[in-house]
Amino acid sequence: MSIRLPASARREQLLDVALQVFARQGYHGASMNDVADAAGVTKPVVYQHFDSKRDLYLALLDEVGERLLTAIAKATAGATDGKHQTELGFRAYFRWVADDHDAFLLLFGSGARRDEEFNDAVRKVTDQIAEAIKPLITADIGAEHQRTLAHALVGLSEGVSRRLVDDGTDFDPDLLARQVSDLAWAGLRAVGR
Amino acid sequence: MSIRLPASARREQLLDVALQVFARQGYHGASMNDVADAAGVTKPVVYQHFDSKRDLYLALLDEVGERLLTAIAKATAGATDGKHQTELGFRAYFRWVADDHDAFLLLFGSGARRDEEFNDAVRKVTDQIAEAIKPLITADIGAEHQRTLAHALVGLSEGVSRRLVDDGTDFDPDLLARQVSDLAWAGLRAVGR
DNA sequence: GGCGTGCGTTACTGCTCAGTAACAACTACT
DNA sequence: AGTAGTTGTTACTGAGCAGTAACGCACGCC
Repeated sequence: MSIRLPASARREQLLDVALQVFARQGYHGASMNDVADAAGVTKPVVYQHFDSKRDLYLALLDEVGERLLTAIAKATAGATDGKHQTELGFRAYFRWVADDHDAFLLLFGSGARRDEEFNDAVRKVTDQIAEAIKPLITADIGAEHQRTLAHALVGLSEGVSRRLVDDGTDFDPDLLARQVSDLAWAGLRAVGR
Repeated sequence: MSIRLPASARREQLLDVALQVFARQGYHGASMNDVADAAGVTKPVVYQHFDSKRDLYLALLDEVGERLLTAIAKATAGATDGKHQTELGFRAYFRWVADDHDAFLLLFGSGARRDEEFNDAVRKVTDQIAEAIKPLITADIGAEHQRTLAHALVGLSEGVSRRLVDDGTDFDPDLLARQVSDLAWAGLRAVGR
Protein backbone atom coordinates (compact mmCIF):
# COMPACT_ATOMS: atom_id res chain seq x y z
CA MET A 1 0.00 0.00 0.00
CA SER A 2 1.19 3.48 -0.79
CA ILE A 3 1.18 6.53 1.47
CA ARG A 4 -2.35 7.76 1.99
CA LEU A 5 -3.11 11.29 0.89
CA PRO A 6 -6.16 13.53 1.17
CA ALA A 7 -8.07 13.74 -2.09
CA SER A 8 -7.00 17.27 -3.02
CA ALA A 9 -3.32 16.54 -2.47
CA ARG A 10 -3.54 13.31 -4.43
CA ARG A 11 -5.19 15.11 -7.28
CA GLU A 12 -2.40 17.67 -7.38
CA GLN A 13 0.21 14.95 -7.28
CA LEU A 14 -1.49 13.07 -10.09
CA LEU A 15 -1.54 16.17 -12.28
CA ASP A 16 2.14 16.73 -11.55
CA VAL A 17 3.13 13.20 -12.31
CA ALA A 18 0.86 12.86 -15.33
CA LEU A 19 2.44 15.95 -16.86
CA GLN A 20 5.84 14.28 -16.75
CA VAL A 21 4.57 10.97 -18.03
CA PHE A 22 2.57 12.37 -20.93
CA ALA A 23 5.27 14.85 -21.87
CA ARG A 24 7.86 12.10 -22.11
CA GLN A 25 5.78 9.33 -23.66
CA GLY A 26 3.00 11.21 -25.43
CA TYR A 27 -0.71 10.68 -25.03
CA HIS A 28 -0.84 7.35 -26.82
CA GLY A 29 2.50 6.13 -25.60
CA ALA A 30 1.52 6.44 -21.95
CA SER A 31 -1.06 4.23 -20.30
CA MET A 32 -3.13 5.05 -17.26
CA ASN A 33 -1.12 2.39 -15.49
CA ASP A 34 2.04 4.30 -16.30
CA VAL A 35 0.57 7.38 -14.66
CA ALA A 36 -0.58 5.42 -11.64
CA ASP A 37 2.79 3.71 -11.28
CA ALA A 38 4.64 7.00 -11.48
CA ALA A 39 2.45 8.30 -8.67
CA GLY A 40 3.01 5.16 -6.61
CA VAL A 41 -0.62 4.11 -6.67
CA THR A 42 -2.86 1.86 -8.73
CA LYS A 43 -5.09 2.68 -11.66
CA PRO A 44 -8.46 2.99 -9.93
CA VAL A 45 -7.05 5.77 -7.79
CA VAL A 46 -6.48 7.80 -10.93
CA TYR A 47 -10.07 7.14 -11.96
CA GLN A 48 -11.27 8.42 -8.60
CA HIS A 49 -10.00 11.85 -9.61
CA PHE A 50 -10.46 11.89 -13.38
CA ASP A 51 -13.32 10.41 -15.36
CA SER A 52 -11.18 9.24 -18.22
CA LYS A 53 -7.77 9.46 -19.81
CA ARG A 54 -9.04 12.25 -22.06
CA ASP A 55 -10.34 14.10 -19.05
CA LEU A 56 -6.99 13.95 -17.33
CA TYR A 57 -5.16 15.04 -20.44
CA LEU A 58 -7.49 17.95 -21.05
CA ALA A 59 -7.09 19.10 -17.47
CA LEU A 60 -3.35 19.13 -18.02
CA LEU A 61 -3.55 21.02 -21.30
CA ASP A 62 -5.75 23.64 -19.67
CA GLU A 63 -3.56 24.05 -16.65
CA VAL A 64 -0.34 24.28 -18.61
CA GLY A 65 -1.81 26.63 -21.20
CA GLU A 66 -3.17 28.88 -18.51
CA ARG A 67 0.24 29.07 -16.88
CA LEU A 68 1.82 30.20 -20.14
CA LEU A 69 -0.85 32.80 -20.85
CA THR A 70 -0.75 34.38 -17.42
CA ALA A 71 3.04 34.44 -17.49
CA ILE A 72 3.00 36.40 -20.73
CA ALA A 73 0.20 38.68 -19.57
CA LYS A 74 1.96 39.52 -16.32
CA ALA A 75 5.30 40.09 -17.98
CA THR A 76 4.00 42.48 -20.62
CA ALA A 77 1.59 44.36 -18.37
CA GLY A 78 4.09 46.99 -17.26
CA ALA A 79 5.70 47.72 -20.61
CA THR A 80 5.09 51.04 -22.27
CA ASP A 81 6.61 50.90 -25.74
CA GLY A 82 6.12 48.08 -28.24
CA LYS A 83 9.75 47.14 -28.55
CA HIS A 84 10.08 46.55 -24.85
CA GLN A 85 6.78 44.73 -24.72
CA THR A 86 7.91 42.40 -27.49
CA GLU A 87 11.04 41.45 -25.65
CA LEU A 88 9.23 40.92 -22.36
CA GLY A 89 6.67 38.70 -24.07
CA PHE A 90 9.33 36.51 -25.61
CA ARG A 91 11.18 36.46 -22.32
CA ALA A 92 8.13 35.16 -20.49
CA TYR A 93 7.59 32.52 -23.17
CA PHE A 94 11.17 31.27 -23.15
CA ARG A 95 11.32 31.34 -19.36
CA TRP A 96 8.21 29.21 -19.27
CA VAL A 97 9.89 26.74 -21.61
CA ALA A 98 13.19 26.76 -19.74
CA ASP A 99 11.48 26.28 -16.39
CA ASP A 100 9.37 23.38 -17.52
CA HIS A 101 10.39 21.48 -20.61
CA ASP A 102 7.61 19.02 -19.92
CA ALA A 103 4.96 21.71 -20.13
CA PHE A 104 6.23 22.74 -23.55
CA LEU A 105 6.33 19.17 -24.75
CA LEU A 106 2.82 18.48 -23.59
CA LEU A 107 1.33 21.53 -25.23
CA PHE A 108 3.35 21.70 -28.45
CA GLY A 109 5.20 18.45 -28.82
CA SER A 110 2.75 15.75 -28.06
CA GLY A 111 0.06 14.22 -30.21
CA ALA A 112 -2.34 16.92 -29.04
CA ARG A 113 -2.68 18.31 -32.55
CA ARG A 114 -4.36 15.39 -34.18
CA ASP A 115 -7.32 15.24 -31.82
CA GLU A 116 -10.06 17.79 -32.27
CA GLU A 117 -10.71 18.45 -28.62
CA PHE A 118 -7.03 18.53 -27.72
CA ASN A 119 -6.20 20.75 -30.64
CA ASP A 120 -8.90 23.17 -29.56
CA ALA A 121 -7.24 23.46 -26.17
CA VAL A 122 -3.90 24.24 -27.79
CA ARG A 123 -5.40 26.69 -30.27
CA LYS A 124 -7.11 28.53 -27.47
CA VAL A 125 -3.62 29.29 -26.21
CA THR A 126 -1.95 30.15 -29.51
CA ASP A 127 -4.91 32.28 -30.58
CA GLN A 128 -4.76 34.27 -27.39
CA ILE A 129 -1.05 34.85 -27.76
CA ALA A 130 -1.64 35.96 -31.33
CA GLU A 131 -4.29 38.40 -30.09
CA ALA A 132 -1.78 39.84 -27.66
CA ILE A 133 0.72 40.30 -30.48
CA LYS A 134 -1.68 42.05 -32.86
CA PRO A 135 -1.50 45.52 -31.22
CA LEU A 136 2.25 45.50 -31.83
CA ILE A 137 1.56 45.63 -35.54
CA THR A 138 0.87 49.30 -36.10
CA ALA A 139 1.22 49.22 -39.87
CA ASP A 140 -1.96 49.82 -41.81
CA ILE A 141 -2.55 46.36 -43.20
CA GLY A 142 -5.60 44.14 -43.55
CA ALA A 143 -6.93 42.11 -40.65
CA GLU A 144 -6.02 38.83 -42.32
CA HIS A 145 -2.49 39.98 -43.00
CA GLN A 146 -2.28 41.01 -39.37
CA ARG A 147 -3.43 37.64 -38.13
CA THR A 148 -0.92 35.96 -40.38
CA LEU A 149 1.98 37.90 -38.93
CA ALA A 150 0.80 37.40 -35.38
CA HIS A 151 0.67 33.66 -35.87
CA ALA A 152 4.03 33.84 -37.56
CA LEU A 153 5.55 35.11 -34.33
CA VAL A 154 3.78 32.42 -32.32
CA GLY A 155 5.23 29.76 -34.60
CA LEU A 156 8.60 31.43 -34.39
CA SER A 157 8.70 31.00 -30.61
CA GLU A 158 7.61 27.43 -30.95
CA GLY A 159 10.24 26.64 -33.55
CA VAL A 160 13.06 28.12 -31.50
CA SER A 161 11.89 26.34 -28.37
CA ARG A 162 11.43 22.99 -30.03
CA ARG A 163 14.99 22.84 -31.20
CA LEU A 164 16.31 23.64 -27.76
CA VAL A 165 14.03 21.27 -25.91
CA ASP A 166 14.70 18.50 -28.40
CA ASP A 167 18.42 18.92 -27.97
CA GLY A 168 17.94 18.87 -24.21
CA THR A 169 20.57 21.55 -23.73
CA ASP A 170 19.98 24.19 -21.13
CA PHE A 171 19.68 27.70 -22.44
CA ASP A 172 19.39 31.28 -21.26
CA PRO A 173 15.82 32.41 -21.89
CA ASP A 174 16.64 36.10 -21.46
CA LEU A 175 19.44 36.03 -24.00
CA LEU A 176 17.21 34.14 -26.37
CA ALA A 177 14.44 36.68 -25.91
CA ARG A 178 16.78 39.49 -26.84
CA GLN A 179 18.02 37.73 -29.95
CA VAL A 180 14.61 36.71 -31.14
CA SER A 181 12.81 39.94 -30.32
CA ASP A 182 15.42 41.91 -32.24
CA LEU A 183 14.45 40.00 -35.33
CA ALA A 184 10.75 40.09 -34.63
CA TRP A 185 10.53 43.75 -33.78
CA ALA A 186 12.55 44.86 -36.77
CA GLY A 187 10.38 42.64 -38.92
CA LEU A 188 7.17 44.10 -37.56
CA ARG A 189 8.44 47.67 -38.07
CA ALA A 190 9.25 46.98 -41.69
CA VAL A 191 5.87 45.53 -42.56
CA GLY A 192 3.76 47.70 -44.85
CA ARG A 193 6.82 49.88 -45.14
CA MET B 1 -12.25 -9.06 -54.70
CA SER B 2 -10.74 -5.75 -55.62
CA ILE B 3 -9.10 -4.77 -58.88
CA ARG B 4 -5.76 -6.48 -59.24
CA LEU B 5 -2.74 -4.25 -59.59
CA PRO B 6 0.93 -4.95 -60.29
CA ALA B 7 3.03 -4.71 -57.15
CA SER B 8 4.67 -1.39 -57.94
CA ALA B 9 1.38 0.33 -58.74
CA ARG B 10 -0.25 -1.07 -55.63
CA ARG B 11 2.61 0.20 -53.55
CA GLU B 12 2.24 3.69 -54.97
CA GLN B 13 -1.49 3.61 -54.39
CA LEU B 14 -1.01 2.49 -50.81
CA LEU B 15 1.42 5.34 -50.14
CA ASP B 16 -1.06 7.78 -51.64
CA VAL B 17 -3.97 6.51 -49.66
CA ALA B 18 -2.03 6.08 -46.44
CA LEU B 19 -0.92 9.70 -46.62
CA GLN B 20 -4.53 10.82 -46.60
CA VAL B 21 -5.56 8.43 -43.87
CA PHE B 22 -2.69 9.21 -41.53
CA ALA B 23 -2.90 12.95 -42.16
CA ARG B 24 -6.58 12.99 -41.25
CA GLN B 25 -6.59 10.54 -38.37
CA GLY B 26 -3.04 10.64 -37.10
CA TYR B 27 -0.70 7.72 -36.62
CA HIS B 28 -2.46 6.29 -33.61
CA GLY B 29 -5.94 7.18 -34.76
CA ALA B 30 -5.62 5.20 -37.97
CA SER B 31 -5.40 1.43 -38.10
CA MET B 32 -3.85 -0.66 -40.81
CA ASN B 33 -7.37 -1.79 -41.62
CA ASP B 34 -8.33 1.82 -42.22
CA VAL B 35 -5.50 2.13 -44.71
CA ALA B 36 -6.41 -1.12 -46.41
CA ASP B 37 -10.08 -0.15 -46.59
CA ALA B 38 -9.27 3.23 -48.08
CA ALA B 39 -7.26 1.44 -50.76
CA GLY B 40 -10.05 -1.04 -51.40
CA VAL B 41 -8.05 -4.05 -50.30
CA THR B 42 -7.52 -6.07 -47.15
CA LYS B 43 -4.86 -5.79 -44.51
CA PRO B 44 -2.46 -8.54 -45.62
CA VAL B 45 -2.03 -6.72 -48.92
CA VAL B 46 -0.63 -3.77 -47.06
CA TYR B 47 1.76 -6.08 -45.25
CA GLN B 48 2.97 -7.44 -48.58
CA HIS B 49 4.42 -4.03 -49.30
CA PHE B 50 5.40 -2.73 -45.87
CA ASP B 51 6.89 -4.71 -43.02
CA SER B 52 5.00 -2.87 -40.31
CA LYS B 53 2.88 0.15 -39.58
CA ARG B 54 6.01 2.04 -38.52
CA ASP B 55 7.71 1.12 -41.75
CA LEU B 56 4.83 2.49 -43.81
CA TYR B 57 4.70 5.67 -41.77
CA LEU B 58 8.43 6.25 -42.04
CA ALA B 59 8.30 5.74 -45.79
CA LEU B 60 5.63 8.43 -45.93
CA LEU B 61 7.56 10.87 -43.76
CA ASP B 62 10.62 10.41 -45.93
CA GLU B 63 8.77 10.85 -49.19
CA VAL B 64 6.86 13.90 -48.05
CA GLY B 65 9.91 15.53 -46.48
CA GLU B 66 11.94 14.92 -49.59
CA ARG B 67 9.28 16.60 -51.70
CA LEU B 68 9.40 19.70 -49.51
CA LEU B 69 13.17 19.90 -49.52
CA THR B 70 13.56 19.55 -53.26
CA ALA B 71 10.80 22.10 -53.86
CA ILE B 72 12.65 24.65 -51.77
CA ALA B 73 16.02 23.81 -53.28
CA LYS B 74 14.73 24.12 -56.83
CA ALA B 75 12.90 27.36 -56.13
CA THR B 76 15.85 29.12 -54.54
CA ALA B 77 18.51 27.82 -56.94
CA GLY B 78 18.16 30.66 -59.44
CA ALA B 79 18.02 33.56 -57.00
CA THR B 80 20.91 35.95 -56.80
CA ASP B 81 20.28 38.30 -53.88
CA GLY B 82 19.23 37.24 -50.40
CA LYS B 83 15.97 39.11 -50.34
CA HIS B 84 14.73 37.43 -53.46
CA GLN B 85 15.96 34.07 -52.27
CA THR B 86 14.06 34.47 -49.02
CA GLU B 87 10.82 35.15 -50.79
CA LEU B 88 11.28 32.26 -53.21
CA GLY B 89 12.00 29.91 -50.35
CA PHE B 90 8.85 30.89 -48.50
CA ARG B 91 6.90 30.70 -51.72
CA ALA B 92 8.01 27.13 -52.32
CA TYR B 93 7.14 26.21 -48.74
CA PHE B 94 3.66 27.73 -48.82
CA ARG B 95 2.97 26.30 -52.27
CA TRP B 96 3.86 22.89 -50.96
CA VAL B 97 1.40 23.39 -48.10
CA ALA B 98 -1.34 24.77 -50.34
CA ASP B 99 -0.96 21.96 -52.86
CA ASP B 100 -1.08 19.22 -50.28
CA HIS B 101 -2.56 19.96 -46.89
CA ASP B 102 -2.24 16.29 -46.04
CA ALA B 103 1.51 16.36 -46.52
CA PHE B 104 1.82 19.26 -44.10
CA LEU B 105 -0.41 17.58 -41.56
CA LEU B 106 1.56 14.37 -41.73
CA LEU B 107 4.91 16.03 -41.28
CA PHE B 108 4.06 18.79 -38.82
CA GLY B 109 0.63 18.11 -37.44
CA SER B 110 0.57 14.47 -36.58
CA GLY B 111 1.90 12.66 -33.57
CA ALA B 112 5.23 12.31 -35.33
CA ARG B 113 7.00 14.40 -32.73
CA ARG B 114 6.61 12.13 -29.76
CA ASP B 115 8.30 9.14 -31.32
CA GLU B 116 12.05 9.15 -31.52
CA GLU B 117 12.38 7.63 -34.94
CA PHE B 118 9.55 9.71 -36.40
CA ASN B 119 10.88 12.87 -34.85
CA ASP B 120 14.28 12.19 -36.38
CA ALA B 121 12.69 12.05 -39.81
CA VAL B 122 10.99 15.39 -39.23
CA ARG B 123 14.10 16.98 -37.79
CA LYS B 124 16.10 15.87 -40.78
CA VAL B 125 13.81 18.10 -42.80
CA THR B 126 13.69 21.11 -40.48
CA ASP B 127 17.44 20.98 -39.92
CA GLN B 128 18.11 21.00 -43.63
CA ILE B 129 15.80 23.96 -44.16
CA ALA B 130 17.56 25.76 -41.33
CA GLU B 131 20.89 25.05 -43.01
CA ALA B 132 19.57 26.61 -46.20
CA ILE B 133 18.51 29.70 -44.28
CA LYS B 134 21.81 30.23 -42.49
CA PRO B 135 23.67 31.87 -45.40
CA LEU B 136 20.99 34.55 -45.48
CA ILE B 137 22.20 35.74 -42.11
CA THR B 138 25.19 37.84 -43.01
CA ALA B 139 25.51 39.59 -39.67
CA ASP B 140 28.58 38.71 -37.66
CA ILE B 141 26.99 36.70 -34.87
CA GLY B 142 27.84 33.44 -33.14
CA ALA B 143 27.02 30.07 -34.67
CA GLU B 144 24.51 29.29 -31.98
CA HIS B 145 22.74 32.60 -32.44
CA GLN B 146 22.65 31.90 -36.14
CA ARG B 147 21.11 28.49 -35.66
CA THR B 148 18.51 29.99 -33.36
CA LEU B 149 17.39 32.51 -35.94
CA ALA B 150 17.36 29.95 -38.72
CA HIS B 151 15.09 27.70 -36.70
CA ALA B 152 12.99 30.70 -35.82
CA LEU B 153 12.17 31.16 -39.49
CA VAL B 154 11.39 27.48 -39.88
CA GLY B 155 8.97 27.69 -36.98
CA LEU B 156 7.52 30.85 -38.41
CA SER B 157 6.55 29.08 -41.63
CA GLU B 158 5.09 26.23 -39.65
CA GLY B 159 3.03 28.53 -37.45
CA VAL B 160 1.59 30.44 -40.37
CA SER B 161 0.78 27.26 -42.24
CA ARG B 162 -0.78 25.51 -39.28
CA ARG B 163 -3.32 28.23 -38.76
CA LEU B 164 -4.36 28.17 -42.40
CA VAL B 165 -4.52 24.41 -42.69
CA ASP B 166 -6.41 24.13 -39.41
CA ASP B 167 -8.96 26.66 -40.59
CA GLY B 168 -9.26 24.76 -43.83
CA THR B 169 -9.53 27.96 -45.82
CA ASP B 170 -7.81 28.17 -49.17
CA PHE B 171 -5.08 30.74 -49.38
CA ASP B 172 -2.72 32.32 -51.89
CA PRO B 173 0.77 30.97 -51.20
CA ASP B 174 2.49 33.67 -53.26
CA LEU B 175 0.80 36.51 -51.41
CA LEU B 176 1.61 34.84 -48.14
CA ALA B 177 5.24 34.45 -49.14
CA ARG B 178 5.49 38.16 -49.89
CA GLN B 179 3.93 39.14 -46.57
CA VAL B 180 6.00 36.76 -44.51
CA SER B 181 9.29 37.28 -46.28
CA ASP B 182 8.97 41.04 -45.82
CA LEU B 183 8.94 40.47 -42.10
CA ALA B 184 11.64 37.83 -42.14
CA TRP B 185 14.05 39.67 -44.40
CA ALA B 186 13.77 42.94 -42.50
CA GLY B 187 14.28 41.00 -39.31
CA LEU B 188 17.38 39.27 -40.59
CA ARG B 189 18.85 42.57 -41.82
CA ALA B 190 18.42 44.15 -38.43
CA VAL B 191 20.13 41.39 -36.49
CA GLY B 192 23.47 42.27 -34.96
CA ARG B 193 23.01 45.97 -35.74
C1' DG C 1 -12.03 0.86 21.68
C1' DG C 2 -15.62 0.25 18.61
C1' DC C 3 -17.06 2.18 14.04
C1' DG C 4 -18.11 4.66 9.78
C1' DT C 5 -16.19 7.37 6.04
C1' DG C 6 -13.12 7.58 2.51
C1' DC C 7 -8.59 6.07 0.47
C1' DG C 8 -6.58 2.29 -1.74
C1' DT C 9 -6.06 -2.64 -3.91
C1' DT C 10 -6.89 -7.00 -6.48
C1' DA C 11 -8.77 -8.96 -10.12
C1' DC C 12 -11.31 -8.86 -13.68
C1' DT C 13 -13.97 -7.51 -18.67
C1' DG C 14 -14.30 -6.31 -23.25
C1' DC C 15 -12.43 -4.20 -27.06
C1' DT C 16 -9.12 -2.72 -30.50
C1' DC C 17 -5.57 -3.67 -33.27
C1' DA C 18 -0.86 -5.24 -35.25
C1' DG C 19 0.63 -9.02 -37.38
C1' DT C 20 0.23 -13.99 -39.60
C1' DA C 21 -1.01 -18.60 -41.60
C1' DA C 22 -3.41 -20.88 -44.88
C1' DC C 23 -5.97 -20.79 -48.76
C1' DA C 24 -8.26 -18.99 -53.29
C1' DA C 25 -8.36 -16.73 -57.64
C1' DC C 26 -6.51 -14.31 -61.39
C1' DT C 27 -2.96 -13.81 -65.21
C1' DA C 28 0.56 -14.83 -68.42
C1' DC C 29 3.30 -17.87 -70.70
C1' DT C 30 4.02 -22.05 -73.26
C1' DA D 1 -5.68 -25.74 -72.16
C1' DG D 2 -2.36 -26.63 -68.51
C1' DT D 3 0.55 -24.60 -65.17
C1' DA D 4 3.71 -21.41 -62.40
C1' DG D 5 3.85 -17.44 -60.17
C1' DT D 6 1.70 -13.46 -58.35
C1' DT D 7 -2.12 -11.00 -56.20
C1' DG D 8 -5.63 -11.13 -53.09
C1' DT D 9 -8.94 -13.02 -49.08
C1' DT D 10 -10.71 -15.26 -44.83
C1' DA D 11 -10.03 -16.19 -40.37
C1' DC D 12 -7.38 -16.22 -36.68
C1' DT D 13 -3.85 -15.06 -32.47
C1' DG D 14 -2.00 -12.59 -28.84
C1' DA D 15 -0.99 -8.48 -26.59
C1' DG D 16 -2.05 -4.07 -24.60
C1' DC D 17 -5.05 -1.16 -22.52
C1' DA D 18 -9.25 1.76 -20.86
C1' DG D 19 -12.44 1.26 -17.62
C1' DT D 20 -15.04 -1.24 -13.52
C1' DA D 21 -16.81 -4.13 -9.60
C1' DA D 22 -16.03 -5.68 -5.33
C1' DC D 23 -13.47 -5.93 -1.49
C1' DG D 24 -10.03 -4.26 2.58
C1' DC D 25 -7.64 -1.29 5.44
C1' DA D 26 -6.50 3.03 7.77
C1' DC D 27 -7.64 7.05 10.30
C1' DG D 28 -10.47 10.15 13.05
C1' DC D 29 -14.54 10.86 15.79
C1' DC D 30 -17.49 9.76 19.63
